[in-house]
Amino acid sequence: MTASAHASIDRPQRADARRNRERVLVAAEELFAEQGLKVQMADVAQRAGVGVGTVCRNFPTKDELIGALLDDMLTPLAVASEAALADPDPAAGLRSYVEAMADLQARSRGLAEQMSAQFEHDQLPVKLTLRRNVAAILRRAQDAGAVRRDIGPADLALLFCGIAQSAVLAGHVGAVQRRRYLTIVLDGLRPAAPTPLPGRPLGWADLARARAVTGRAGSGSS
Amino acid sequence: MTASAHASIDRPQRADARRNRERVLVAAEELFAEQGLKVQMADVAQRAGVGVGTVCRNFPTKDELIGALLDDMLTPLAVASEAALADPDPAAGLRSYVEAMADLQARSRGLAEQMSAQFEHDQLPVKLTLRRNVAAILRRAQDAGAVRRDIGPADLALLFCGIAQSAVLAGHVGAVQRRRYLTIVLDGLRPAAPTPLPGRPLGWADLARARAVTGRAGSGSS
DNA sequence: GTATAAGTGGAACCGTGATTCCGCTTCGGA
DNA sequence: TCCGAAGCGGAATCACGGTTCCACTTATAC
Repeated sequence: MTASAHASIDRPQRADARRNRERVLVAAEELFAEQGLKVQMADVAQRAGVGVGTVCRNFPTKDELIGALLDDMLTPLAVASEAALADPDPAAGLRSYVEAMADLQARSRGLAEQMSAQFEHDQLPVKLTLRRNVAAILRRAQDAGAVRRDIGPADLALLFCGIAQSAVLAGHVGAVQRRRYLTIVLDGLRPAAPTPLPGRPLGWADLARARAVTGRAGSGSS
Repeated sequence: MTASAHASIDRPQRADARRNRERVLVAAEELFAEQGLKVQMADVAQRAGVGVGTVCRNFPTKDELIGALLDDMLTPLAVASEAALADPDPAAGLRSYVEAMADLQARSRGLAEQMSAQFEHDQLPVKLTLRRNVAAILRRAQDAGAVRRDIGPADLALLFCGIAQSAVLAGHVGAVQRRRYLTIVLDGLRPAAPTPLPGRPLGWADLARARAVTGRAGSGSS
């Protein structure tokens, strides 16, 4: 999806090359799922049965490789978000989206880590779609009175990042814990909540601004 | 607490050396607070006005340096936890502890990052104290009917790690966001909550076991 | 079957940052 | 005041991973 996938159009890429690229992606996705963001280019190459050179030719940068994986893995989530949006019951829609996300993360440690760090591959088209859909899902749930009003889409995202992190830390039992914590947070988001929130609802723009000030912090990656 | 603090007893450490050690600690604490875990040994040395050698002689490893800082910074939190435990109102005690933690994190980016990654300096005595006290604070709140029963102390810890991570990601506005999310989660923890939680309450032992299986994941550090 | 350009493997290279080492400086006791 | 040991600075070293390069192999067009 990173554009290079269709290089075949201008330069009819050799058949074996295409096969190798595919192998690399598969290997990377597996390793990424089982070992997380820390996989090394060399490991990917080995698992794919090719040389490092081949990996790097296809994905000149580890970051690009991860971007490609991400794009692949998030596509089903985007689909789930459309479905959630179409759900006649807004509250159920929200819940179903959130659960789809949790399941996806449970299936790949790398994805969970990446989502707990968020914002690294911010420009990916899938992410834009997701952002837009999540905002709509949230607004709909709020209009239906299922979610407190003083919450913005970026709040939701940050909370989910937090949960992802919790689950990663839980290691082994991450999958169950993720669901536990998701439930707790969703409960805390109901409009019946007793305590008014400090601060204001956080939108994407606010978040972008806030992060621009601070010199990126957080988590690993380059 | 890394033992070297009292080296003076067996080897009456020279006065200037003691002074330097102190300077290093101060410099490190400042940088750590403003820039987070990523500070470099060389920067610490520079800010302290000493050579890298001096830093490394006192703290043979970056990890040890961080451990020492952590120990320093968590001590007030341990005090707060005692106070919380002594609060006649268990619910207020819980809330006050949690707020003390949030304030501390707000004051130091490094501390927040470290607490969002948790479990790296698990053997520090302060941490043991904290763990014990938090468990007691939680139990007391549960007995008073202020917190749902299907929550264990490790659940609480993981949730707080998650919130710490969210706040770190929020950069600039982290401090407010932390309080927002803390409120949401605490709301979600009230016993009135509508949804039963999947899984079981997580105790420290469970968590330790779960993490032992997985080959440590997560976040930066060596 | 051959020529040739595309593709390959993996050793060498590079940047980053922690840690070590050692010749020189300074403290502090006599 | 002087001496030896403690401490110092900071250049050199090391470890680790990503990225580059190039002599060699192989698919494909003719």
